[in-house]
Amino acid sequence: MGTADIPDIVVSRLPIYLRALTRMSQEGVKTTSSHELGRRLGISSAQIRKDLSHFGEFGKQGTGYQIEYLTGQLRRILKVDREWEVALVGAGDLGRAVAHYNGFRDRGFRITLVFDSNPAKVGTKLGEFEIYDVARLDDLIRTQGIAVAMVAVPAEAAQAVTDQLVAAGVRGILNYAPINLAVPHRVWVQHIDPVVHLQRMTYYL
Amino acid sequence: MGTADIPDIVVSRLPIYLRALTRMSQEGVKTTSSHELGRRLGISSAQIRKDLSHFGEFGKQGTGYQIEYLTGQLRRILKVDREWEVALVGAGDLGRAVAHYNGFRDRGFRITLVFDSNPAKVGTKLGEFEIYDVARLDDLIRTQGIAVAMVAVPAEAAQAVTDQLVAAGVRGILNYAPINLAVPHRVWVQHIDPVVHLQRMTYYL
DNA sequence: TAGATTGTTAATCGATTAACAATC
DNA sequence: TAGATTGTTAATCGATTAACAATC
Repeated sequence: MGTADIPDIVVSRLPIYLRALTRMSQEGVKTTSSHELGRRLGISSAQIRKDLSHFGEFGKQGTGYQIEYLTGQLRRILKVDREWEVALVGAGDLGRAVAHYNGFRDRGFRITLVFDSNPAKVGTKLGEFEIYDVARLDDLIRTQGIAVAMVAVPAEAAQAVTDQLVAAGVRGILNYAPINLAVPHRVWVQHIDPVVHLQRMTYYL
Repeated sequence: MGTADIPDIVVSRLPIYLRALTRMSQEGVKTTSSHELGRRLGISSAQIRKDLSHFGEFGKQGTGYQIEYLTGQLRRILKVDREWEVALVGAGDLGRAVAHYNGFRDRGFRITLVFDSNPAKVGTKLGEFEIYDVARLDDLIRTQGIAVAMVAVPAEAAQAVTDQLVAAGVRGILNYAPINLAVPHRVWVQHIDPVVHLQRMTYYL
């Protein structure tokens, strides 16, 4: 029980559990156990039970977990039982791919604003989205009360964009630029850098 | 000292160090210390020194680390002091963005093969790359001795593609599909799933 | 009922940090 | 030299795992 003081490493595993459970649900499975889930994920069953126990009791002895119920609880805990509006800064190749990706919507996130600094792109459409000038970033994000943003600009521009986002009130930033962003304590940053993952693998090859 | 038995969590931080040091080098800085690097990364200086000490002695008391020397050593340790040829499976929006991304080349990776299953795409060009039919995956990857691949296909196809890659001898897979891949022990998989990172942030918002 | 599986406790294991002698 | 910083040891801290009573 309790919502405060949960180790971040526990929180970081919940979306993985949610993803696997959603998949199992799509496969038509109704019930699972910590053993089965652990086997799928390469995680011990004890760890899964321990992680979940921080938030409540979601299973039944003898039978395990109702997948639909558990996914509902995980969505609530992770606050993705609602839809978060997300701003995307950068409409280059990567920004385009991100904007076209359908996988955000059904997992709690919807892109509602796209920005770019290139005057040739401003005013054009990126799929269903109009591309706005970054000069309007503060105004639009503030007005629409957007809390989450994705940064898909070149490394050189990433820190400046981040500063603008933070000033506009954004509290969570997903950064695709290969650079460590400096942000105030109240803001959360997560990095997506495929090369970091590749380099981590080549060490073992 | 020693190359075996290094905790994976230590290995996973080396690419982060390398990225930060490369950045500092670009900024014209020649020398740094565990304190300065730690401040940039939000990591304690003790941890950086401890991590590096698994692999050797790279600094000097009183003055710290020569950035050029340390980056060279990290590249060697991570085996990115060479260029790895990488196969890309999936030439959709995401695959296109990945193929166009310039950030792989100077960090140790070069895409040399692109595959797709869509007959309308096979034979066309994706930037400088010809798109091959996945039916030729085994032959081409085996012939060219490629060890690393990126999977950028829909979730439904990801496991089948992975099985083919593994059969063809690939030993490291960077997976962009939102699904947990099953692979033999000798194969390394890393996941890129932006939604997992977003969900990890919304927990705190 | 018998078998299975949970949630939780205590033990183990491993990672991080503080401190400092060595030394540039 | 005096100040700074390393590499390393020992202490602390935290995470994982094994085990089991409870119970479906």
